[in-house]
Amino acid sequence: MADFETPHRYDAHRAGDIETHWQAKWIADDAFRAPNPGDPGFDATRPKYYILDMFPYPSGAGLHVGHPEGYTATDILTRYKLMRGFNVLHPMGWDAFGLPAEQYAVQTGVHPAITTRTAIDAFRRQLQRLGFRYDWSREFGTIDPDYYRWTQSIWLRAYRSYYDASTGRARPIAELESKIEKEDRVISFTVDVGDGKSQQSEQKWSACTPLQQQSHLDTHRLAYLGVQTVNWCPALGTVLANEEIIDGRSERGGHPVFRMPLRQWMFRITAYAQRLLDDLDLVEWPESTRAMQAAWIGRSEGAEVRFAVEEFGDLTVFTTRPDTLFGATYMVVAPEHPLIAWTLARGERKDLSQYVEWSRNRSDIDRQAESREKTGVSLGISARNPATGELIPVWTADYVLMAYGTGAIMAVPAHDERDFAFAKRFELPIRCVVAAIDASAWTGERATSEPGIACNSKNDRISIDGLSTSDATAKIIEWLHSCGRGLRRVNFRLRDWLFSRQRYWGEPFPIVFDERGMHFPVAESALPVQLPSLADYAPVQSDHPVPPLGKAKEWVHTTAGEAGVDPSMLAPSTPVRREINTMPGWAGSCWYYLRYCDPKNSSRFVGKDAERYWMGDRGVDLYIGGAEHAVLHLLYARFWHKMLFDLGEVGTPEPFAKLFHQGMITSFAFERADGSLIPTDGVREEAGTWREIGTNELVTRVIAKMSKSLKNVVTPDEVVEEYGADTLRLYEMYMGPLADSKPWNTRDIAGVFRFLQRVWRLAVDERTGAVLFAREANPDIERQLHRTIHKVAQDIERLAMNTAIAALIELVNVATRPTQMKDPSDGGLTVDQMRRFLCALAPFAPHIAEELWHRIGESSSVASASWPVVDEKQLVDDMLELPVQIQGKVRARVAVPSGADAAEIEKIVLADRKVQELLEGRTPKKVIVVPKRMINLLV
RNA sequence: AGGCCCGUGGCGGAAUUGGCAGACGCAGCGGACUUAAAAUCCGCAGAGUUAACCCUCAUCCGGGUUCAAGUCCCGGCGGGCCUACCA
Repeated sequence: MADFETPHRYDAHRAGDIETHWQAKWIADDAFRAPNPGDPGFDATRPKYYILDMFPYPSGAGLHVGHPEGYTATDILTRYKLMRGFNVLHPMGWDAFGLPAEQYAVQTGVHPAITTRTAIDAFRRQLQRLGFRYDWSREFGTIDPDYYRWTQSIWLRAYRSYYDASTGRARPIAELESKIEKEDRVISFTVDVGDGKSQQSEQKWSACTPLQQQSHLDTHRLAYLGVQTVNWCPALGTVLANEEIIDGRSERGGHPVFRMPLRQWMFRITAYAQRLLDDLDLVEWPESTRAMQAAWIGRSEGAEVRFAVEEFGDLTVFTTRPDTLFGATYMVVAPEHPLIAWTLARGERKDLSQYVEWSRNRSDIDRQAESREKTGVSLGISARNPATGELIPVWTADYVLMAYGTGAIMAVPAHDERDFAFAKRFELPIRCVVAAIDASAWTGERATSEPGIACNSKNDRISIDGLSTSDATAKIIEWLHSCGRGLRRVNFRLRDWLFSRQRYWGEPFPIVFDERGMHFPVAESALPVQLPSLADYAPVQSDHPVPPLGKAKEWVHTTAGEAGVDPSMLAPSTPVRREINTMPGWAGSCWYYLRYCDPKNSSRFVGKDAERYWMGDRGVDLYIGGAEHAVLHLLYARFWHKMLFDLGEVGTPEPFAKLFHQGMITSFAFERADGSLIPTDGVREEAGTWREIGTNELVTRVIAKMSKSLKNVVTPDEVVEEYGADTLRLYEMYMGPLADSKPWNTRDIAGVFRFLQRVWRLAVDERTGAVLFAREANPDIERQLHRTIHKVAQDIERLAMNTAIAALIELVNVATRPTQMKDPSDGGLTVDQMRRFLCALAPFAPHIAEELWHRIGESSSVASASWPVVDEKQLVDDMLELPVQIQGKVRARVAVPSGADAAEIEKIVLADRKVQELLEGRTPKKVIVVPKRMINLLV
C-alpha cells in the first residue's frame, strides 16, 4: 500500500497498473511482430537470431512458477538481441494433441477439443501477463487443421520415401519401384496365412500380386506398416513406444505394459542411426544430453556368427566379443525366436510351449520383480560351434531379447555375467578363453568380461592364443569370414519407432485400405484428413487394441474418391476404410520450429525463403527446455529433420544448433525424524528451527518437488498479484544458475522487489511523482555504469542472468541517494546515465523500464533502443591493488599501474615498505608475477 | 550394478582461463530518522582468538600435483540424474 506521504511509491498495485498498461500498448502497436524476408519493415542487413522455447503442453492446471523460468531467460535474450540489432524470431505455440489432454477430458467428461482450447487460452493469458515478447502473430496449435494438414503431409513424404543405403540418404520410393520393375528383381514379401500368422516368401516382381509388391515396398518405406512386438498398455488402451516405458510401466500413469505382436505404422529411424550418432558432433548441446542420445542409439561393434543347426539351417547371433567364440558352450534364443516355432512343429514339447507362453504373458515389471533369477528351457537340439567344432545345446530364456541383435546369442559363461549366472543355474559347462592381463589365474567364481589375452582358443586351422582381445577379435572375424561362418557387424540398440496409437486425440493418418488390404495414401490436395468429432472418445480398455476412431463408422467406411485418393491409383467409387489409429503426441512437436518460420503458408509446410533465412546454416540458434526431453522429442525431431534435409526440403542437417536445459524449480517441504514428509502448512518457524504444529516436534527443512499434496506449489498468478510481473521475472532469474535445480523461497522475493523500488526512487520522487536526476555525472558512478553495462551484456550472452542482475543491483546501490540528502540533484543518475541504465535493465524488467523510459522523456519504446555503447577506457583502472603473497599466503597489497609488466611490478613490490618489513631483509629466491592478478615471493 | 553430474556461511548463491574464497540477495545484528513503529538510509556480519589490529583455521572427508587448488588428479562419504539382462 502506498503510504499517504509517498503516494508515488512503486508498490504491487502500481506495478500491476504499469504492466497491464504497457502490455496493452505493445499489443496494440503490434510491437512484437518479426517480419519475414519480403514483408514490409524487414531489414535484410541485420543478422538473424532464432530463439526457441520447448513447445509447451497446456494442461488444465495452468502454469506453475517452473514454466516461466526458461521463458524468462529466452525473453531476456530476445530483448537483448533486438537491442543489439538482430532480427529475432521468438515464437510460441501449443503442443495439444496426445494422451494427457485426452485423459483429462475423460476424467472431466468434457470433450478434449474444448478442454485443450480452454487450457491454451489460460496459458496464453498467463504468459502475456508476464510481458514475454513473443510474436503472437505466429502462434498455432498442433490441433489446428491448418497445422496438422502439414504434419500429415510430412508423414506422407516419409511414406513415399526409402533410405538409399548406397548414397546414405532418403529418396522417393518411386525411384526404387521403377528400378525393381525394370530389373524385374526377385523380391521378398510377407503373406498372411491366417490366424494372425504370416510367412516370408519370394519371387520375381512381375509375378507378384500388387499386394505382394506393396508388402515388399513396405520393407523399404521410411514410414511403413510392419508387424512388431509392441508394448501394449491395457489401462491406457494403447500401445506405447519403447521410449514411453520406464521400468516396465507406462511413463504416463505408471500402468503395466505387456508385449504382443501387432501390425502398426512404424518409422524406419534405424536407417538413420549412424547419422543421428555422428551428427551429435555438429551441435552445441549439453554433454549429458549428447551422451544420453548416443547411449540410446547404442552402437556396438562386433560380429555376426552363424552356428549350424541340423535340419534347421543357420542360427545367427550377434556378439561384441567374437574373440570368446571358443568359450561358447551353449546358445540361447529369445522365446519369440523362429527356432522355437520350428522346434515345436517337430513334436510335442509341453515344457517348452509352457515356458514360451509364460514368458510372453509376463510383463517387464514381473521380470524385474523377480530379481533376475535366470529362467529357461532347453530346446533339446544342438548347434555346431564353428570354432571348436563341438555340438553345443540350444536353450531359450527370456534374458535374451528378440528385439536386439538377432534374438539369439552364443553364451560364453566364463566372460559374461548373465551367461555365467545361467550356466551355474542349469549346470552348463564353463570354459575360460581369456586370461587376465596380469596373468592371474581365473578363479571360476565370477565371469570376467574385461579385455585380456586369448587362451584355449585354437583348432586345426586357426589359433588366437596369446593375442590381445582386440587383435584376437580382428583375427577371428577374418577367419570366420574366410570360412563363410561370419562377418564384421555393427549393431544398434535403437529400434524402429512405433508411430500408431489406439487413441482418439491425435492426428489421423492420411491413408486408406481397400478390400484386399492394400494401403493407399490420401492425395496432398485432399489434406487435412480431419479428425472426426466423436461424442464417445474414451479409450477401450481391453486385452486387444481397439482404436476409438472405429466408432466413427461413416467416417471409416467411405470411398476412394471421398477420401481423396488419387484416381490414378484407385477408382473413386472403390469402397475403402480409413486408418483408425492416430499419430502419437510426439508427431506435432517434430517440426513445429519449422512452421514458426512461416506459419500462414498455405502451399508449403514452410516457405523455402523463410526457412533458409530463419534456420540459416545451423538451425535454431538457441533452444531452451527441460532435460526430460533429452532423448524422446529431440531424437524424433532430429530424425524428421534429417529426412526433410535428404529430400531437399530444409537446408540444415540438424535442427537445433545450441541447446540448453533449464533446471527444475523445487520447493521446500518438512521431514519428520522418521523421514516422512509434512505439508508446508503443517509447520511453523521458531527461532530458526521448524516445528510440526500439534506435536511441536522438531522437523527438518528439505528440498522437494512442488506437489499438491505437500501444499508447496507456487503459481505465477499469486506472485504477480503480490509483487508484479517484473519482480517475478527478476526473482526467477536471480535464484541461481539457469541450468541448476533450485528451491523456491518466497521470503527471498522481497529482495528483488526492493531493488525495483530503489530503481524507481532513483528516478521518481515518491512524494510528488516528479522525475529526479543528478545535476552532474559522478565519475565513479559513470565508470561503474560502463562496467555494469559491459558485464550485463556478457552475462546475458552466457545466460548467467543471476550475476547480471547482481551487477545491476550493485550499481543502483552505489547510485542510491542517502535519506539525509536535501537536494536530490546532488546524487543519483543524470538523465543520460538513467537512459543507459534503463536500457540495461529493460530485458529483465521491461515494464518498469518502459515506464521510467517514458517518464524521463523518451517517446519510442525502450525495447527498440540500441544497446548502450561501452567506453573501453572506462573498464580499466589506472592503478591496481595487487595482493602480495609470501610463501603463497597473502601478506600485503601494493598499488601498481595497471599497464605495468612483470619486471616493473616486481620492482615496485620489492621496493614497497610493507613488503620489505615482511621480508625482514631476506632476498626472495623466486618471484612469480601474474600481471593484473598477484605476485608471489618465495624466500 | 554401471555411466554422468554435484557437494562453498544460518539459507539461495558468487568466484568466467589454477591466482585476494564468500560478490549480490534473504534471514540476523547495530545505528540514523521517528513520540513510537513501519518504511527508508548508513553500517556490521565464515569460524576461532582479540578491546582492536594481528594471527590461526576454513569450500564434504583423506591423500597428491603446483610457487599457488573451491577449481586439476587419485581414493572415500553424501546427494541428484540417466541406464538397467542390449549379448
